[in-house]
Amino acid sequence: MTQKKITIYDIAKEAQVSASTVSRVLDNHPSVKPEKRERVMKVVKKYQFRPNALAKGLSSAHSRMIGMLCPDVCNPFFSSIFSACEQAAFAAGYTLMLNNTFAQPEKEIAYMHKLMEQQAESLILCGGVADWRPLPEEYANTVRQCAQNLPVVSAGALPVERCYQIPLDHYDGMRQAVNYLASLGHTRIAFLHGLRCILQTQEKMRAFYETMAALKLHVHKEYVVEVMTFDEQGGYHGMMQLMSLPKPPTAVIAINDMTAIGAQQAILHKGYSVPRDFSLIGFDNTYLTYLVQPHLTSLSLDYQAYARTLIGAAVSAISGEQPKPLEVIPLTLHVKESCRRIFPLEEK
Amino acid sequence: MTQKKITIYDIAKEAQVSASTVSRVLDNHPSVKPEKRERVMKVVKKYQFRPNALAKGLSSAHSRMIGMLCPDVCNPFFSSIFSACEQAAFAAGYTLMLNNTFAQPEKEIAYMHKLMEQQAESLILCGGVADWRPLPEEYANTVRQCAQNLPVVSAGALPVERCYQIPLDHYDGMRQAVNYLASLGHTRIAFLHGLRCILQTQEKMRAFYETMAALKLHVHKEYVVEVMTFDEQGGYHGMMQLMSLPKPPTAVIAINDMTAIGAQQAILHKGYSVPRDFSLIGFDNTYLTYLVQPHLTSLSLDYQAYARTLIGAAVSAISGEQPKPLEVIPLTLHVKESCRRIFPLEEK
DNA sequence: CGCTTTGAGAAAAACGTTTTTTTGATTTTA
DNA sequence: TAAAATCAAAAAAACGTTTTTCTCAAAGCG
Repeated sequence: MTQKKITIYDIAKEAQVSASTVSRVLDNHPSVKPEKRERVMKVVKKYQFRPNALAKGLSSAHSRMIGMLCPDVCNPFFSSIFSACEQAAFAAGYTLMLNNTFAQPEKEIAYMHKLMEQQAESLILCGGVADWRPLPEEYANTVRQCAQNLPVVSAGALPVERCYQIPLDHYDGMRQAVNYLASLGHTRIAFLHGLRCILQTQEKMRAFYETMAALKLHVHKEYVVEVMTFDEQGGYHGMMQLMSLPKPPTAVIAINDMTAIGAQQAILHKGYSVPRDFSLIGFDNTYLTYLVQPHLTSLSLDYQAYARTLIGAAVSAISGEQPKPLEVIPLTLHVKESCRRIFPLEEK
Repeated sequence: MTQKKITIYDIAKEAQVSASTVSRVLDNHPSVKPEKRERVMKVVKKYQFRPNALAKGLSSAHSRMIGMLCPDVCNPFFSSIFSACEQAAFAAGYTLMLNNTFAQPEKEIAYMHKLMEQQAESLILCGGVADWRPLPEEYANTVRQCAQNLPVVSAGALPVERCYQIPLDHYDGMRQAVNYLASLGHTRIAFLHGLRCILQTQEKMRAFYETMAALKLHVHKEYVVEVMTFDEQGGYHGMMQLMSLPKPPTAVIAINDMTAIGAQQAILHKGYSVPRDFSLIGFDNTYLTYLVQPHLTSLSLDYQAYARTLIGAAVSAISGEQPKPLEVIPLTLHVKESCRRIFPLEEK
């Protein structure tokens, strides 16, 4: 199967130069005469020589690899982020190593250790345990240990000290959602939120209450429902709960698209429809919003831009640059078909 | 930021043994006395020492890394495969490196080169260019070059000689789909297929014609529609075309779930409904089938089992074992709510 | 014209492991 | 009881690069 590996020395020998000259040529180092450069390149081409990245990494102390932890790449939110980051990393000359943790602390810890062994030069944490507050002790320790050895970039959450945080503007996203629904005439607005212990939930919740207050709208206690799972199951049950109230809301904001779609299924099962009976808003604007009828209005970040920021932060931190002041990534409202205008007389 | 790296020699020194003994201890090599083993482990624990995987790989000529190429991990079919493979690989002591190629030959080639530089020990090709026939010349050459250096496992397609192929039983899947619809009384069955040049399309097409023939059912030429893109756009337009026929089909089989969902949207837009007016079947049984109403009947493989087979093939090939005879992965019909029984009097 | 600078490139050291070889002590065997 | 065999572990070589150091020749300078 495997033919004899050809090394930089073999190239050097055939080109009648030293190994270091070959190394320099491959690195586009300036101080090598065109004539020799040519001679080397010819041999490199002839054998299709490609330097061993392991040796390169070991010798130069640069693996050119960035690790990424996410709960589940089957979730379109994370796959979009990973996909965008992979491209950004490739463009920057880095490789991105993705690991699915299923939000299990033991897995996250195991993968962090593995990535450190593999000499990852930076670590990007997406969701998962990173979103929790308070953090499991052993997890926090491991992140701390990572942060001591390499720059840790946290996408959204800030698990421990010494991590670069690239926060999403959940607060403003929620503000936009509430204002949009209010502008359509809704006053009875509900929020299907995730687990309270999650950072994102807390920010959105705060924004929900404060924006409602600013609009002089009353928040019914029963309209704020905690959803146990972030998927359509959770949304389904949460919505069922809302619809069983004596006076249900007219609009529902869900913590993410999956939950919103679950809510929509509940609405359909009860014989109601969107947006006729309930207006619906999701978060993340995944392509799922285009798969349901009517298309789901949703808020999201610009995935490409976010990826560039994440990878940019990682790469500049690797090069030892000072961390830039935190820039918060804005969310944009993507208005589609799941919300309708409601008139005062319809109320009650 | 980075504290002084601690090596196997530092451990050896503090434990008063040689570096090779430390190496043996970490490898659970038998021939080292319990007393010394203990002493070494104590120091390893104390410093939380973790051996450098780059050095390990270079020295042992085993990177313990498997590369994987897929067109787009945002596609739930591929994310499911990757996720399952990552777990299987981790369990087998390997790391899985995923690269998105967007089915662009140049990207696939670039990534193959990169993976070879990184000393990947095996390469798994999922979809993308691998599904095409005929293959772009330069692509085929690169795969050939890979196959010369490491075992290449192809998930479905067989791009070139010397690749292990783990084929999916597309033929039987289509057979099941057609038989199921026929058993519900359908005779006017359509097939929204992908590009003709793709292997999968060809197999499904053959199965479609042959099964229809076996059932003595006529295939209307206009019922077999080529869809340009594998997404809901494609399905939408294909279905529109089918509905504009003077005598439209009563059941539609789509090449995958996305396409089927696009078809469903077209059906809804025309004021029809599923399964009342059209029965619908997709392929891959992604979680998308549970997000639409009614839940989409679909055919799929067992992702976990498929992943075990793929990784198993890669790992055993790495260890130099003889390739096992090709086992074809079966597809299972997941009956949900998108097909209904049709009665002879309804016909026409 | 002899001296220091400069620059190209060879040689050697380093990176942190595994693997092979060697060593020396202990046990077995004749 | 001396020679052979076994064993644990130290020492050394190897993995394939980059990086540092060294060498030598040509160029610059007073």
